[in-house]
Amino acid sequence: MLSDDIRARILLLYPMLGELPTAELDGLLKQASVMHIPSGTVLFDERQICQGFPLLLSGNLRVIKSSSQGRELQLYRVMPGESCILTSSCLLGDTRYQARGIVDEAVEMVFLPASVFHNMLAKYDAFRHYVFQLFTGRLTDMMELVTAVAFQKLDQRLAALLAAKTSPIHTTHQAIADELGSAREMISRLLKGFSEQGWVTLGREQIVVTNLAALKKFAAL
Amino acid sequence: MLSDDIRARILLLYPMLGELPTAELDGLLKQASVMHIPSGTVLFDERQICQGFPLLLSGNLRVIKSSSQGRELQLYRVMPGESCILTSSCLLGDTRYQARGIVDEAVEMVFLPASVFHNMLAKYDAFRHYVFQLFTGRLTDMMELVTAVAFQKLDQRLAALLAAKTSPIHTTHQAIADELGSAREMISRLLKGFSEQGWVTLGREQIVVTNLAALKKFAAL
DNA sequence: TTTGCTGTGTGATGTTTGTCACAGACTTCA
DNA sequence: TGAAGTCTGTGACAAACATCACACAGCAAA
Repeated sequence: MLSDDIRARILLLYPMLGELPTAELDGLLKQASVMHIPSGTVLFDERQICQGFPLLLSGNLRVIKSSSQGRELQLYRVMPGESCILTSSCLLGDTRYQARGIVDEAVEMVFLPASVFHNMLAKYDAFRHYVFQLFTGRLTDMMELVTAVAFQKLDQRLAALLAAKTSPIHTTHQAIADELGSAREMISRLLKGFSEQGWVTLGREQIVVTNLAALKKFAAL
Repeated sequence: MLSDDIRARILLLYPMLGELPTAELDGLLKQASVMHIPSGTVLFDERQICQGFPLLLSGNLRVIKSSSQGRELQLYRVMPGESCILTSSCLLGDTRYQARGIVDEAVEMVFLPASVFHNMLAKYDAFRHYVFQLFTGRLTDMMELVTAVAFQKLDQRLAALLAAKTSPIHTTHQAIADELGSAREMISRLLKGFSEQGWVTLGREQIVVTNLAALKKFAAL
């Protein structure tokens, strides 16, 4: 059973659940429990079978593909209020995961069992709409990612990544390389170039964007 | 109004429509009309607004992204019995197209207006299920495409492409390059290599696969 | 047959990216 | 303070791919 506090937070992040009849929502939340998952945990992996539908309350997770040579590429990131579309995909298509989900910042989440998920999908327009929105959003993301990987140079992609994050970025060059599917040395070199242009200031595990406009302009070339 | 012949073909390709009440299906098909679209037509383009939901009866179309430098990359291909998921995405998310759809082999299709699409989605499990299946399938495709572009070498991707098509492949090197997001010369060179390995025999606008197993093995490395 | 178009073969060259090797800087913890 | 671990900088080199330039072959229309 979930506390009223948790219930309120769920409704805040997932407003479409508020459109369910109260009794239904109560029943639903009765079956669920909040899970706390530490950073670094592998939530799911390729070829695994999917168990249920997660509602993320805090933290976030990275969904990645990794190559046989040990490199990796981030497909997308799941934030609170979102849900892992890959999970929906597995549940709906009754297939297995095709990627790996790793907890980045420690996660609090509620897990809806697959049966509940299917039931809600059939019964509630609001929930169905939410899931469709998730799908369309991710599909768009993936299409942009494909074109970025296929057509853009690494420096542009890096600039776009830096421009998208909030400015004092605390991360390592290796983490950025993993996000972009590249190698650490490349990121170091390119960042040095950016800092020589005066676009960023570099420190250990820190990148301060000093010319956001220039970065964006460069990324959009 | 559609002929009985067309009606039969629609039901054959889209069996989930058979689960609608007959009256409903009649009403639906009354509003629709078969369109014939010649090869090469741009069915939709980036930033365009989406009008309705296509049911493909014959032919096929390529959905592509093109780069500012004039190169292009095929995201996926829509075959009869399928529908353009991008269209669904636009309809559901009320967004615009993010890619270009070009008729490859001349297309016969029936177009469901957006209102009908939404209505059916809310009312019929079978239709909803169909659309979800489309989404999950495409999402999987896109994820595979991303990883292929990011991690696989061009020769492997080419081998996979050749292995996936039925053997006397009638196409130009340029068309293959466009499908893989590469340059014509690269394809010519790699194909020459394959032919020296005895995996294919080359002719003008023709590639005959002579060692499918070897191609597949190479693609899976 | 000639002309022209399209498709293909091929070398030379440059850019981009990845890989390897190693040095130095900073942090943490004993 | 020292030692170990992590993060970053950097040069040298190789691989993959794109681009340019041009030759030539096959096909079709005039």
